[in-house]
Amino acid sequence: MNFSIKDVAKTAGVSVATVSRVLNNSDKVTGETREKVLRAIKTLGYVPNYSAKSLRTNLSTGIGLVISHDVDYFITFPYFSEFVRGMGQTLSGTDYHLVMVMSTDSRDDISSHLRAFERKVVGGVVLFDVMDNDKRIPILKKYRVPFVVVGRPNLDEDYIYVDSDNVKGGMIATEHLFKIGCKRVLFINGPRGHSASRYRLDGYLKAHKKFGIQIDKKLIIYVKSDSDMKNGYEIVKSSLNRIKFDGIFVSGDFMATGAMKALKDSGIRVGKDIPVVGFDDVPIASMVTPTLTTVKQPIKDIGKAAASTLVDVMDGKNAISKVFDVSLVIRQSTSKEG
Amino acid sequence: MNFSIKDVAKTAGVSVATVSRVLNNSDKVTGETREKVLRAIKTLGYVPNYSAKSLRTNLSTGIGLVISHDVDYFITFPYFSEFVRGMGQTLSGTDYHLVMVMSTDSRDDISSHLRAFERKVVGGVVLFDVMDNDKRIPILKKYRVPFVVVGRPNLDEDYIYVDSDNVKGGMIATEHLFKIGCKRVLFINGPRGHSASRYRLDGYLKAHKKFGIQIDKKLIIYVKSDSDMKNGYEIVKSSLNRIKFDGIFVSGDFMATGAMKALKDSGIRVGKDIPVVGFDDVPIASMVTPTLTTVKQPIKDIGKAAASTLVDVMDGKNAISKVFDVSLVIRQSTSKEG
DNA sequence: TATTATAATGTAATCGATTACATAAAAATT
DNA sequence: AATTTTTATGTAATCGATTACATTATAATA
Repeated sequence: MNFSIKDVAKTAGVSVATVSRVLNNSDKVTGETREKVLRAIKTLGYVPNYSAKSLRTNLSTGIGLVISHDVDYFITFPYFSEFVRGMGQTLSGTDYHLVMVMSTDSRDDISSHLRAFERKVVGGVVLFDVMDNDKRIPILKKYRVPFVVVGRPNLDEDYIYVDSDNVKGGMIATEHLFKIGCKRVLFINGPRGHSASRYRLDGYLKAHKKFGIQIDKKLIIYVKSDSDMKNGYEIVKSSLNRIKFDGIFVSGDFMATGAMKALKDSGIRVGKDIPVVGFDDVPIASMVTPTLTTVKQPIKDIGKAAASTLVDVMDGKNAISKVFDVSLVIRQSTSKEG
Repeated sequence: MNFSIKDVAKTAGVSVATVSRVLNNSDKVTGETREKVLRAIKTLGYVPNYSAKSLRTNLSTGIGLVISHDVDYFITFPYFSEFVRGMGQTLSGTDYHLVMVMSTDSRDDISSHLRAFERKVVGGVVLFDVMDNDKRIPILKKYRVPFVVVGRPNLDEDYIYVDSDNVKGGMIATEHLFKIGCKRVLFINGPRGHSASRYRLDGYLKAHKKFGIQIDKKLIIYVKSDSDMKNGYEIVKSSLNRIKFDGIFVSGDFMATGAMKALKDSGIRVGKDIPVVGFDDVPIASMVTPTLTTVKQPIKDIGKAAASTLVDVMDGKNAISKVFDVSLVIRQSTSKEG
């Protein structure tokens, strides 16, 4: 049986308004009255009806993650799942819940975000697959949809974001390769237009300047579609007889795994002949042979921050953007003994 | 601006009831009237308020996936994300949405499922991390929560499920190892009490009977906690100097990856010395070296079926349980040339 | 044509919460 | 003690949809 606030009111011998006040921790309720109400709630096993609350307040406790049909395999990327896990840890025990909206739109289309918000299925959204100068950001602002961006794609705009220090990441990865003797580092970057790709490239270039090493643009390759293993494999395979390089920096561990396999399949020893550095530090990085040197991002923490920051925005608290530090985890793929 | 059904009614020059009838595809609306209403909806950009609908109908279009805090890393398992992806593909374009409820309860606790249902955050749930004789099933039935079970944990009970043919899976994996000359197959099974573990063991035993090979119970090992790479690694490491075996069947590709690494680290050649067969066929299976022979489950299809079956249950249609076929994908880890 | 049956549309109650406003009770001030 | 101020509680309107029931328009029949 499902009880309503009326049942609670009757059982406790008070009005529905008082019950509502207790539920929402209003300070204008006497200790004694509050006790009565809480007892009634417990006795009946009362659970507030979220739809009714949402209808009345015009608010929703759904935390939206919109996933476009054409890139739904994002869900299966370790980076993304770890991010979701972080969000979940923050939301656990709160009244908020994670809503995955599967849209039929393309990834740069805002309409599914807006529809979910207007339908009150979600009260705010996390924008995670952002591109440079993402058009969705100004639209979300215009329609007053609370949102948090994962990354910093739009430079001349004001919005709340969580991000990791991708410039530093690109820099320490490249520096490490230089330090162990590389002179020509192949950089397999994420898709062109992805803000993280741009920042990591900045770091890659900075490292060259710092070490006084000439930049060869032919060494910089953007993955066309997405950063999966197959793409990493194929880019290395096709680069091998096209250009000379003595180290590889790959913008993603998954892709790096593919890159390593391509080297191995070509009879090149990873680490000994050509060192490889990845990005992310997902679990697979420590399970491949040789284990992968990579830039560690605090992915779970970024997910946690995305959730808690969005909740702050939705609650009208003043939310602040955050940039998370990254660090290099050195393993066998950049070691001569590997 | 957010318009309501009243605004649509006014614009179209009809009553709210008529608008509602158009929205719900009632057949008692004249073509002409329907046109007027649809035009008004389009003009205003009207989007129905889900909370109001849910309040009135006492229904929810949330498809619930409850994830317990203590096993939230499930989210990051490729098997699970691919399952979610399948669900998403089915839900895409429908009015249903996937809700991940992060609970603070332990996995065998039903209360977060019930709470989410009573709060109307979800209209039904998918039960995916089931154990033998799962107590949650009768409770969900008792409280009339629409649900679908992934697996078949309770044998003497009636409920809707989707599952893959784990008996066959265990059988073809073991048979394959026998066929290539193994006599003593180490079976690293999932956790004791997991229904999938039980079915796969059945298959493993059946294969022994079929080939007339004696069963040595010491070869059957249940992973204690969860099927991650580290556990696979450690079980093989500790088994090596404890018991003699000439092949390994691992109930999960992730764990199999760990098992392979343990062999390699002990100077044993995977395939050549000891062949390894996994389960699931997740992407990593074809990227490890050597590539992994494994039992392929149609995980995405199972996710799709879980979603569409649950929607059927929620819609009151007669839903039917499904068992999906599995097949063996032969790769290098069971080849002498690997 | 008048009457009845049928189909289309409208009116108003309802779902369960919140909250502005009204009222009652208690505390503070004169 | 009378009056004012403050605090606690109650009453009733409201959010946006659905739907039982009432009403009107149309078609079918006598």
